[in-house]
Amino acid sequence: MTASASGRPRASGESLTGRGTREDILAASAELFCTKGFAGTSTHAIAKTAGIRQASLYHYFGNKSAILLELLLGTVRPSVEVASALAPVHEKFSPVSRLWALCVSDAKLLSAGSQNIGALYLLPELEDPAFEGFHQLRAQLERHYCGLIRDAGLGEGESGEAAMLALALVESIILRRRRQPHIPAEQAEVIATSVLRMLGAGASDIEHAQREGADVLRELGI
Amino acid sequence: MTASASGRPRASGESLTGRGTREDILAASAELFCTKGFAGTSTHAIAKTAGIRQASLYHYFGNKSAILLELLLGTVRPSVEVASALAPVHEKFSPVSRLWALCVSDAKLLSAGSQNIGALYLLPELEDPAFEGFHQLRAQLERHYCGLIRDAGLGEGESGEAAMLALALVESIILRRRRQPHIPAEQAEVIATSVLRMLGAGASDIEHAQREGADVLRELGI
DNA sequence: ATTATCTATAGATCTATAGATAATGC
DNA sequence: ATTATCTATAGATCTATAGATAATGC
Repeated sequence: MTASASGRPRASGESLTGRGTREDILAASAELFCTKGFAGTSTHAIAKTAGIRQASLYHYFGNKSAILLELLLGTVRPSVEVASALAPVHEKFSPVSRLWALCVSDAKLLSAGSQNIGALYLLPELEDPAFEGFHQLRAQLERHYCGLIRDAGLGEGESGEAAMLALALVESIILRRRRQPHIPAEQAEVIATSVLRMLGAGASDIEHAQREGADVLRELGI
Repeated sequence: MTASASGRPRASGESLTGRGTREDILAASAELFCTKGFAGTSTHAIAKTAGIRQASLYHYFGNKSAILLELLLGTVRPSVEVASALAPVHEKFSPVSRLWALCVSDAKLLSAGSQNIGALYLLPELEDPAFEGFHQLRAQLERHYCGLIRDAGLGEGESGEAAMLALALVESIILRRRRQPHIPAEQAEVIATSVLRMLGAGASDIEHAQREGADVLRELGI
């Protein structure tokens, strides 16, 4: 199921992730794309890091872009899933609390993992139509932020505007991690609280959101 | 002084910027680095956009990195200069007002120009030691933010932390401009105000900073 | 003579394909 | 027979240098 048994053995070593060659390729690409960029990473470099020969990549991916697309989708998808999961619990928790919880969750996703995977969002190559699928998922996430901000009655002007600024604060983790690879865990809560303050929430609303938001996260198992 | 008179003429056309070949190269590189990235832009592509042949680049720059470095320095320098200019006026204006003015100024610098030049800050290649000079200037800018936040008595925790979040909000313009090339001018003030709110400034302080900050900007000729 | 440009090119890539090979599975 | 890997390579780059050339300046 995982590392398949059949086929010619590798010239050097075994699967590095222990979860098969496909995962080795994705892990190697994530590391390299985040640090050297897309155009700056050759298929040869990916293969070397993954422990295979350059041409073997093409057994798993049609081209280099397909690897990046899969990484991108795998990175936003968890965010969108959490955002979607927040809808059904609206009976129990206020919109502000759910917004706070979403920010914490996203900030944690960006802080977690040995790679600064969010750095993929910053690549200039993302303008390419090949990554349209990513932009659609990402737009969905933005709509979730927008809806929560509206329901919470926050964000003075247009709520799409406010959503962009909220996401910008959450994603500030990405650039920060470039200089400071390990972000302390509590930073997620600091940022989520900053988002509410930026959106104009009052002190008591914020305190309430922090307490109730912790319950929301517990409910979602985060 | 500008477009020098002597030397073999170009095979095709005249200087596009009308400010000499060196500026043509910088303008072409800015456009291409911002949209296709550094590694994704060939010296051939730069030359073609600048209206010269590939090898002619090397008459003005030792290598590709030297072009990017010059663009980077030219982009942060104006920010640092404004930040420095804010110090001498401290007698007349409060720190909050000056902070607000600095945010407006930086947001406007990032919104202005036909190229989204701030996108250069996001390139993964900036980790390279060749761009150390840029990081130093950028650190100087951050210290200015930090100092103003401290003097204003804002930002609950450590002020370096708060400065990073403030800059993140200001620079959110960059990613936003990728999707929406023209940012309305009043957005700069919206963001500057969001920064103060995020840092915990009270409603009356914010109103005061907006009024006085406008004077600060006028004083600096922005 | 000096300068800014050009043409030509060496040498190093880089992507993707073709086809061989070394395993397992039936 | 099927599969995952390998080796080899075509064809297209890409960076940087060498040296020629077409202007102006003295």
